[in-house]
Amino acid sequence: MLTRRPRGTNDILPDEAARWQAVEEIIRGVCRDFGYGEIRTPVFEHTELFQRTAGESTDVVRKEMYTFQDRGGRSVTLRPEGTAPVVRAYLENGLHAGPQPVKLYYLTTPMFRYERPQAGRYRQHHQFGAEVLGSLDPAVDAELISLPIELLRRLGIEDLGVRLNSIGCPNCRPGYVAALREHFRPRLDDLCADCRTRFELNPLRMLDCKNEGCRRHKEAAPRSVDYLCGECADHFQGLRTYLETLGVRYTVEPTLVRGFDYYTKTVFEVFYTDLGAQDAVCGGGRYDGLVEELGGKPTPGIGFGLGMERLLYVLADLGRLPQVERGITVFVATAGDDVKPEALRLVRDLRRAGIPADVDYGGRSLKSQLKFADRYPARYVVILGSDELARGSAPLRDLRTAEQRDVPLDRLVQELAELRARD
RNA sequence: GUGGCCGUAGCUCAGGUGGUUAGAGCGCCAGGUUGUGGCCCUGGAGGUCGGGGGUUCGAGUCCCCUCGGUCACCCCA
Repeated sequence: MLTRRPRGTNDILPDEAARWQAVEEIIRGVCRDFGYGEIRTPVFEHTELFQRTAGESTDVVRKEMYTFQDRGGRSVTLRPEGTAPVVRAYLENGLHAGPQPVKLYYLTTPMFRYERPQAGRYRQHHQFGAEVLGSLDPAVDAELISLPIELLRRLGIEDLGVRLNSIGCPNCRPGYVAALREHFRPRLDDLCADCRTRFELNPLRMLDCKNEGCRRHKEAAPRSVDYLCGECADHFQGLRTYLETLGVRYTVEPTLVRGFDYYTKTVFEVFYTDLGAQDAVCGGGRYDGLVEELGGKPTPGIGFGLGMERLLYVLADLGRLPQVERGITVFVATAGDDVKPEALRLVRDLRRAGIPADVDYGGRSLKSQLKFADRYPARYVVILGSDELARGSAPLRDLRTAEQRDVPLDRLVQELAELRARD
């Protein structure tokens, strides 16, 4: 137990962390090019924030939140999603008073959901997300959807699918929900127990039931896009036109509904079939009522979350993991303890010059040190012994070519800097 | 929260019908002449057989519980 990490969590070891960093750098580059600024919000928030925004009836709020009392008796919750905290910060910090729209992204803070782990699902996971607040322009929707597409393109992936739907707004959704109920009411006896519950609580959910018996009945079910009000229909049409303008390929998926109650109009997913049951790499949508729900002026918004673990999985599956070099450039091997001070100073000087360098700390034989340097892997080895100190020069060995020559001690740093620049 | 499969060294795995000191490969450490890696050879370290209980003269092997991994459902990144 002492040496076991909590269920659904992961250790990211150096080799893998390097790949994360490489992907994160590409993400930051895309965000910069799209004009999104980074925002970092707390790992935990007041519990009410998530209860109010995600919706009391959602699974996330009902059974998946890491909620606890702090020592002051307040109920706080480890963030299960990224949108609500960003909207909270937008209001709390007066970003609504500046130029609109405000374009933000987040990357570092993990998310927490108490669920049974499975492929691509963890209790602590990481999301890259972006949000745009303050514009209802469907071109914003198109830009936001094209952002992860551009990211994937830069990562060397062109062919992930995009599912798109519009689930309407408070004006038109009630009519659609009524139509759904009308459609399913006569068939209730045929449906699974879950769907009978959904019928009461949230009929939209009945659409993505995977139960074979229920699937039959949703074929003929009414589609939300056929019940949109004028504003929503125009918005959806505008979005589709802009997506085509930007060359984003997508399919309209009438059964696509998302898990948070705050979504309005646009919902979308970027998916990768080989991921298994959780095939959504990225999911998001518009939330035009959320800011008002938190006490702000009516302000439209849209955003997405992209699962980092899932993205890394896709990259690995496609053989597109970024190549990262690990290891030092120079290893200083020592023959005898009396040269250790000089070795330490040499390593210090190399590091100061920006040349990754290391030295033996195990008191090992020269042979072992060479072997160690080889595995590290180091490109060059400098061999220091009392002879070398006496004559003022030392062998510099290229482990790749096995070439070795003597270099004056006071020229080593410069020599290695030049070799490195040449690589 | 529900269900299927799984749980032996750091890693990948062997260990018929329960029976002496639990094995292999890889990895790790060391040695193979005097100060030189990658190949090869030799040796060494390393295992509460996930944990607990039970059956038995005796369990890694059988039974129960539990924890964990994995996949699926619910839902989601």
